[in-house]
Amino acid sequence: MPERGRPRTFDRAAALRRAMEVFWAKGYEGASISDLTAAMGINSPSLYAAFGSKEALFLEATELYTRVEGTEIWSALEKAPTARQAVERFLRQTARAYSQTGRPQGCLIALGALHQDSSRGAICDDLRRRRAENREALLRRLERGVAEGELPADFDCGTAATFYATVQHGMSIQARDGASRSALLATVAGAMAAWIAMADTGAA
Amino acid sequence: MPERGRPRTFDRAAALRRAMEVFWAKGYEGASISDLTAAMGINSPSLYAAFGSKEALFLEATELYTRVEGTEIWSALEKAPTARQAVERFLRQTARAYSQTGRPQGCLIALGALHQDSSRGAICDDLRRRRAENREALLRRLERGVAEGELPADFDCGTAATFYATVQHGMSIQARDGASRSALLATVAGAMAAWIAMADTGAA
DNA sequence: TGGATTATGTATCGATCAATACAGAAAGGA
DNA sequence: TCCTTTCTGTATTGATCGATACATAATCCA
Repeated sequence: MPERGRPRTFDRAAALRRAMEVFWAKGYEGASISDLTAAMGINSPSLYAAFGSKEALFLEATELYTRVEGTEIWSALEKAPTARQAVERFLRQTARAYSQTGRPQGCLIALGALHQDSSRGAICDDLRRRRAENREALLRRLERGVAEGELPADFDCGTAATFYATVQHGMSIQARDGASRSALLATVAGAMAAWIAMADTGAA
Repeated sequence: MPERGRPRTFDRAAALRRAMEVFWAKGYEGASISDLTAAMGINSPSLYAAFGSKEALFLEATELYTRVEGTEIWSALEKAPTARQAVERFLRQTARAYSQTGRPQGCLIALGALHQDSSRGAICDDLRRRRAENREALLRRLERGVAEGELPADFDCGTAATFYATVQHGMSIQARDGASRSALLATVAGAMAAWIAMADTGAA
């Protein structure tokens, strides 16, 4: 089925990537249609024809972010041989990703829309769901560590998953404040210091 | 010097408190003048006459927040007899404050304006400065712990201060996601598990 | 070559944004 | 009582918000 009508003159995927960067830097509310169209190199009717609405564009942008940026961070979780290494590599990848030069600092999922009442509810709900999924991924990896005997049976996977997910969220704000990579790695060191104590006693 | 002219018919301090709550719930960008005047029970000319501008109102609101809500959290730092208890109480107070019913969840200083480019720069700078001051307060308390012999001389106070400040920031996002008090306390437990390891080895 | 379909650029929509002009009201000082 | 000063409420400012109407251009199918 070849496309009918006048063909699009811009690269939809490239435009979406630009939009993602704008949302990433400015948040959902802070990114105006003018900001977006300027970065995407198109006029607003083209934006609406291709993406539907600002809200739909944001949802596509977060999906792209999760697929591209998220994978770099979260793939470490599955690949590492032990739960401990998985968590440490996940946090170190976070430190690296959040302090890349030439990109917005911190995480689009964590910082994109934190104020429910003002943004459209669907945006906040989508980000909240993605954050919850991240905690779930941590939880599953920790439970695997228990199942494989790496961690004691009474290890509190839920507490640890909540803790490490929260540390990662804090690192987004830390990165937004201009923290260097070494400062982010200091946070990682602190968070990993908790590992031994939690693993020894079954969550402190 | 008695006041001249028609006296103000509303309580400036009470109106500021209402404005603080609106900014706290919606952030700087998300709080419109209409939102603010509705909550404050005044019309916009009264707002501008009393506070100057939205930006100036926000700065006064953050000052009030720091003085009232902040003191509840940070006073624990000075009062506790040991650095360890100081940090733990500080985090537990944070968990309590961030999950109070009937108030916005999380911290105004942490969540009020995270996107530099869109908000006015002065707002972000003010919040960033306050966040930096919080880390400084933690750092001073930890250094006191070293000076008093509670902590080893090679304890990395800077790393620990960064770590605990970052955990607190993460707890703001966690609270915004609807985390219960016990979930926040789980994060505190995780963070305090790091204490022993850091104190033993000189920061992991 | 025409008709159908889709994209593009200009120009603009009503709503809302932060911020004020203005006239009348309420106080003190003369 | 009159003048000055300050606050209040109504109404409105220009700018910008997200989203479209409309005419034209470019492609496919017949």
